Amino acid sequence: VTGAAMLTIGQLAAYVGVTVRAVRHYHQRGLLAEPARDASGYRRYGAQAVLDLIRIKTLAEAGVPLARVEELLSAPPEQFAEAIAHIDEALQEEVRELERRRQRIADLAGGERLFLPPDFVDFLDELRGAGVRPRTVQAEREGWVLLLAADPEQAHEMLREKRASLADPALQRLYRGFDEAFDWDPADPRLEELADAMVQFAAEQSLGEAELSASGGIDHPTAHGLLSAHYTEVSSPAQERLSELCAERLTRRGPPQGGH
Amino acid sequence: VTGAAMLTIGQLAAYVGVTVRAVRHYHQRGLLAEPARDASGYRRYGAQAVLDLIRIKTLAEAGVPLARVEELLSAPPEQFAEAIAHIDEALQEEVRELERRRQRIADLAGGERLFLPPDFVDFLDELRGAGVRPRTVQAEREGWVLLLAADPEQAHEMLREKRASLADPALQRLYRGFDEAFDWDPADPRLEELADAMVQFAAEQSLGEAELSASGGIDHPTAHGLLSAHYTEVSSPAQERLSELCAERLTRRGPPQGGH
DNA sequence: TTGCTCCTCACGTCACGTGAGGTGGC
DNA sequence: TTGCTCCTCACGTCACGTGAGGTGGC
Repeated sequence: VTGAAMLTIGQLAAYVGVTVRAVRHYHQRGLLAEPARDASGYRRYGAQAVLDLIRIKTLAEAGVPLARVEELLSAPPEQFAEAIAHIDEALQEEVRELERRRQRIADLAGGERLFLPPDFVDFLDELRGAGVRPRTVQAEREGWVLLLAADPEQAHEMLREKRASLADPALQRLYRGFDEAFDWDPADPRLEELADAMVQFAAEQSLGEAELSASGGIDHPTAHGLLSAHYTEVSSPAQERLSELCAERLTRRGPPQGGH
Repeated sequence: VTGAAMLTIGQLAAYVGVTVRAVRHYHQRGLLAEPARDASGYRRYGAQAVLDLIRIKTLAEAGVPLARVEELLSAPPEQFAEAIAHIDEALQEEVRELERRRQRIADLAGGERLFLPPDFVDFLDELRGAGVRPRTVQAEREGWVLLLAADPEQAHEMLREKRASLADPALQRLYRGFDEAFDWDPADPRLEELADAMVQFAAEQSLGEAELSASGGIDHPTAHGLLSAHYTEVSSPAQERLSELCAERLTRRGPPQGGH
């Protein structure tokens, strides 16, 4: 209670580790009692203010809104303890959320800057390993990102199927063919051969038009449309022509047989 | 590029997992390109918008300010990767900080609602074990909180010394005496005996007045003043009187001898 | 006397949230 | 026709940050 024991607002703030403005803010909000003033009109604080401010700071830093801090300061010990338990749960969840975000931004940096779970990355690596060039792998990657955003579960299921199919060298050849077609002239006769091979492969696998196209087999209509639009955007004229040729053959052959 | 493939702002937002308002905000900030409008003036989005928005959302959720997100979106891959590394470090530090805060709010809930490291809690438990009542233990606890706020290192050092001294049954008796004196009359003759015992103990330990008082041996002048003020506030009239009696005896005996 | 702290308004910040008032789509 | 989404302002929110203009302490 002696003068020497009384802190100015700056000393109090430094002592506890908050800003002077924050202390004034807590006064304004009614969180911290306004102390007595000295002859100069300066606020002078005692030990209790230090203890009170530590409580406020600790709760506020834990992410508790000041309105809630105010309630808690005058809450009975039982409710206080219960609230602390909830706050701790929220902090734990926040830690888990931060770890998830770390994973996502790491994925952003890796490769083509789009996030994908490990098994999707494996599939893209396998495509690359099969001789498909980066541009086409990138188009595939973005396609999977779209699918994942639309329907994560279905995307995972489709990925499993596609990875299994890719073990077939025939599909690897088709992927390479599509990749190489990027640079061809739309009138290149090899497009006809490639279209034949693709339609035949689809028939062997009992796939319809939808399954053959880049966005094949997707239930989610929005994702289907977006995928088509995306592939149309990134395709070359020859690849566009290839899609037309496939569509022609499938139409001539009649609608898909439906068999799974 | 077909109409079916074009998302409205609500579909886009739901697809990626942000609010409609957030998307509009990103347009306003220039982070996300304004798409073409349909006949009704509605924004219509394609696949690229989905990919762009995912990037923005991922960075923003990682705590990157939108101004920085804007820079990063057009940064070369090298700088982008470097920035990602920094962002990840920040996220890691945030996780560590959250764990520290969890510890602090847990301390808030435990016991008398003031945070203390484990060894301080042990000391208070020892006091309690020596027969000191909760009110006095609470005063001690708050004293240590003040010391920790002022000078954590010195507080730890002083704690080690005090814990060692407390092994002496004589000091335990003095603590109990101080505790019991709370309820006495300021004129109670036992106060004289207690003061004698305290001064004698101090002499045996070669302690001066400062060391004998509640805030003994503190280099930090602010902490010293605050501690004195705090103990004065929580002391009873009899305990106040006890302090006076000790001070008298020490003055009569002359200033402290200085011996460590 | 200089530099630092204190005082009280009061507007600024950041990333949106939230109506206000109106129109188009199914 | 009803309910839902879309549109554009434009003010509100949260916890302070940041001057603006002035005075006291060392």
